[in-house]
Amino acid sequence: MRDTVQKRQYANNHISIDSVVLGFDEQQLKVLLVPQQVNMDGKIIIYRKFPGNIIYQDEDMEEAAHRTLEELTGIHGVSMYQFKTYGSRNRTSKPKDLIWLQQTLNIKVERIVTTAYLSFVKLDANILHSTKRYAVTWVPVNNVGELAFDHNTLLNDALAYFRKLVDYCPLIMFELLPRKFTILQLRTLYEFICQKEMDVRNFQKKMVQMEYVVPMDEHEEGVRHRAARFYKFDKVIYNKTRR
Amino acid sequence: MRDTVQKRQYANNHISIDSVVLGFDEQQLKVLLVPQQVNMDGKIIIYRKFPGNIIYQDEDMEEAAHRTLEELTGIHGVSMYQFKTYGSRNRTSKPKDLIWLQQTLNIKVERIVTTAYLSFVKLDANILHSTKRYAVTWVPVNNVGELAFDHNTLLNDALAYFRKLVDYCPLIMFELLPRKFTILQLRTLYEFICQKEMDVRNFQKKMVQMEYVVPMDEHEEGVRHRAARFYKFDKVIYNKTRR
DNA sequence: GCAAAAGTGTTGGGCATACACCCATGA
DNA sequence: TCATGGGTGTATGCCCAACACTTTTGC
Repeated sequence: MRDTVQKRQYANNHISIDSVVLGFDEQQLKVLLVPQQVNMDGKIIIYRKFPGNIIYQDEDMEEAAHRTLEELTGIHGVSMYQFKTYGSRNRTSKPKDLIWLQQTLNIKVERIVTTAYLSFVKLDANILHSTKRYAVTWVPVNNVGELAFDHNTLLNDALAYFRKLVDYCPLIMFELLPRKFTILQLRTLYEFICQKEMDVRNFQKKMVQMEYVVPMDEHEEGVRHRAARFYKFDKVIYNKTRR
Repeated sequence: MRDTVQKRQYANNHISIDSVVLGFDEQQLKVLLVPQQVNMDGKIIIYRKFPGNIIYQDEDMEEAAHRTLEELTGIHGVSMYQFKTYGSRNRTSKPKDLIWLQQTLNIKVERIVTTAYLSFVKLDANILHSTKRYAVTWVPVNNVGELAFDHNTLLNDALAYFRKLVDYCPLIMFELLPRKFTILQLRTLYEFICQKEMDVRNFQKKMVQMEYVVPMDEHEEGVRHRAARFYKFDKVIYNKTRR
């Protein structure tokens, strides 16, 4: 796909895609950011933003979401959940954002409508390796600082959407967890989502009841306390039980 | 607002707004449609579509949603819930839709990205009167026939979104019900939303427990059975109890 | 008086909550 | 042996679901 990029035409300078990619490093929830580098009066300033770009004339929006994400981060093959479209007149009014649009995309626009997508990755050695060639950073969602455009708003909306999504579709949690996970990891993630602490015993009980969370024979190794059992998520059972 | 319409400039020919407006006529849920009239080889063909139009260069999207709805239906002052943006290449590919865009909006476009909003009105004499000057029709949501563009998809998504929305925000139901309503009306609406029948006694009980559904002294009149009590929705109590 | 819908209570089961102690392991 | 976190059972209250008959009214 990357080979054809140069030949294609932007739909226009007004419609873009941004992707909020979440990952869970077994302690906390992190979000993927790419640099927004601006040359302001000869001084290089770096902000951060979500990966995204203008869509092409001949591609569907979700296609554009996948393409821009891969171009900017190397990540591909993830599910994308469209959560909101932003079209405020003022969202592209900060001087540094305007300069960036001109210097980087080589376009002059008064406004850009952007459709935001949310996706989830397993934040493991695999993903860290495949994104190594790109200037991406993973930042704890509670500590992103000031982002470009209205991306701080995007993040808040993305997290709110994420919390509701999990209600309807707990499957999402297993997109974030490693293939083998402990109940502690699952609980840490769940507590972040619900924003409250869970009772250890009750949580354990609830997980055992869910047939699609299946215990493995493996346990943790090298921990200086009793080793926790690993569990895995069974998609087949999940689809059966939830119709 | 309508006076300035002619002087303003479309942002471009690629971004539009469509509004799915739901109303409840005390029996069933209906949706508001406007005609899409096309002159095809001298023959006038009429389809139906949701009210909507291209946005202006200098207006926010939600502003555009309110404006287009008022221009096409006279409805104003309603809440608007953005639920999805549609950008498939093929969504404006049907010949009749292309002709309509050319004949009515006088534009030639390959594709239009549209952001869809959902809103709710009390389907009473008031709204029927204020929309009388416009060519609007109210059609049962289960029986809309073939709509223009991808508007059948929009409707399905709108209804799915509506159902989830009510979960988080039961207030929506009272935007649809008349100011004075009976428990039967509320239950009919609720059953449509949940797509299953509710037990009469359990439902009654649940409603009585909700402090923001307050019984009135009035009863139905002229019914040939025991008259039902009217209830009203108290927003103040609602906001208190739901923080 | 009859047809049609309103209104009204009780019971049982399942689910969420609250709560404290022993176990396995590495240092 | 100690520090650390893993793993387990029981009792209680609440909410939800199931279920049938009497009341009011117009015709």
